[in-house]
Amino acid sequence: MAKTGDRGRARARTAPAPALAALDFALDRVSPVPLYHQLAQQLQAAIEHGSLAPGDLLGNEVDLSVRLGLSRPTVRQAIQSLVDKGLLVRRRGVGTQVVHSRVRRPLELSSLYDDLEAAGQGPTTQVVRNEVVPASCEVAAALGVPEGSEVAALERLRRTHGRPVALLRNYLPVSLLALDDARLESTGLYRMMRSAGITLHSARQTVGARAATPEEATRLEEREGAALLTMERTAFDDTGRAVEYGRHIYPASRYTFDFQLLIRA
Amino acid sequence: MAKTGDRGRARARTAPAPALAALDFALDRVSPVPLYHQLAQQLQAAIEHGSLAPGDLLGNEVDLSVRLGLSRPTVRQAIQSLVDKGLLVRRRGVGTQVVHSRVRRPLELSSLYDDLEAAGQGPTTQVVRNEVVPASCEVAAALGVPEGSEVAALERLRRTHGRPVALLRNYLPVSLLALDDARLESTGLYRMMRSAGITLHSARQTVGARAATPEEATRLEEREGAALLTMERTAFDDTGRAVEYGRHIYPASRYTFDFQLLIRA
DNA sequence: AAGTGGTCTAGACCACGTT
DNA sequence: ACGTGGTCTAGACCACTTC
Repeated sequence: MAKTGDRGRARARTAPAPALAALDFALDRVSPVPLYHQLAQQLQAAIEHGSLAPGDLLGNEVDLSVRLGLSRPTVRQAIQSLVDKGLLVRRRGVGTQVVHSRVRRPLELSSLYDDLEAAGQGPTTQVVRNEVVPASCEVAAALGVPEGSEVAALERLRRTHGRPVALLRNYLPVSLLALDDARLESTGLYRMMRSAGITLHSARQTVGARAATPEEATRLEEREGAALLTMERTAFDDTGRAVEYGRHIYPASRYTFDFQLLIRA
Repeated sequence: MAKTGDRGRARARTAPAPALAALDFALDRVSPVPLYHQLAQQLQAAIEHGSLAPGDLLGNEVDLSVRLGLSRPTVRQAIQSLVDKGLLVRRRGVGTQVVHSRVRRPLELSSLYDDLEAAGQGPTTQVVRNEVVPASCEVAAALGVPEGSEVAALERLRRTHGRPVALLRNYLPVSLLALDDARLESTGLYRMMRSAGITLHSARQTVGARAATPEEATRLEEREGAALLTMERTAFDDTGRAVEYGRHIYPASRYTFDFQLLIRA
């Protein structure tokens, strides 16, 4: 690269480049979507699209806010959200730059969506059991309800390419939502919860493995003693109430958990 | 509860109570730790200690900021950080309240700390292999380095109560940090990275299961064909560079992954 | 010394949920 | 109608990094 004279700002020797020259950001002040979110979305799009390459500097926040006609806190809020997502890095005295290796996927939820969402065309879900039962000791403890109180017990068999990939056993507080088989098989539990106004907030999971019992082997179309992945999970909504408890098994030959951890300082 | 006259603010019927009466918050404006962080810590302490019970309202942000002698954005920043942690819930028109079920643990990192930190008195770690080798195709792809370039190959056997609980096989870019066996066995990889100035930011994991091969069974002191948990992970630092790739196995009879997911809107 | 992000202030108006 | 959090502004000073 030729090192030509530069009337404006001197270019640092090591620094990648000024970057983010004049990408056009269209901010709609009438839109109900917040300005910081609009900006964040467009920055993210620029990163994913490649207009902003890994290592590129964003330019300082003050200039940015002036150029965009926004206040600095608003710009910071947008940038911060992308930093939280792992797309940008801030360094004092240096600037904000695009992360080097693109984050693989915003997969965030591990198998939670897999398990609850269903939906997709590939996998099919068959409701094997759907009834109201008194809560066992174990279920009651997980859901934080009195032992013996009524809970919905759900058992679903999920298949991909015609073969079983999961046996999902869920327990939910009754009166949380209506569980009809047809919707469960087509829509998925997760979407049913959302449309019932339930916002998932966190989940606690334990993943283990063991050999399949004869009965499990039969149902999952595996050999007896085949390796199974087991998962136990309690999900909580945004008020901290347990809304789902599940004990699931997966044939290890056809299923792995795949997820991304975000380390927070 | 007697319903007596109330000159001040009327008390809502369902609402728990005004709450957060006059907990003393000691803010040190000289301290290098930010005010919003000091406030967040003290709020969290009050929640964990029980001074703020689940469901308690915090009182509106404006009043709070006045009482604390802080600006509202600062107070909001503190509250927001606890909302992100799942300790508080905000509701428009209602207020901010303590989440109902206490979040179990801030475990956030699943087995990452387990695997990398070692440290603790219970588990011991034995370095079985520690050498520099040319990167295989698989390792090169995971770490984003050229195939055949030098990487550190590490193999450690971890025991609790004298029995193996994990066989950890790691690959790291050479020149990232010095890996001497003694420190690895006492300090743990994770702390060594931190003290080398490496800040972990995210990790991508795949967890599966399978039967142990004869050799694996021997090393993990298990029967041949016993169920194993397998985990493959690539960890990235805050600049997005891969800093660790691991292929680990765990005897399922003595190990489970246990972690908490935070769902982000 | 200069430039960057990190923190903080003191207001403002709006959207939403409750009453 | 009212009170709540949600958003936004236009500044200020500080701490850290690099030159």
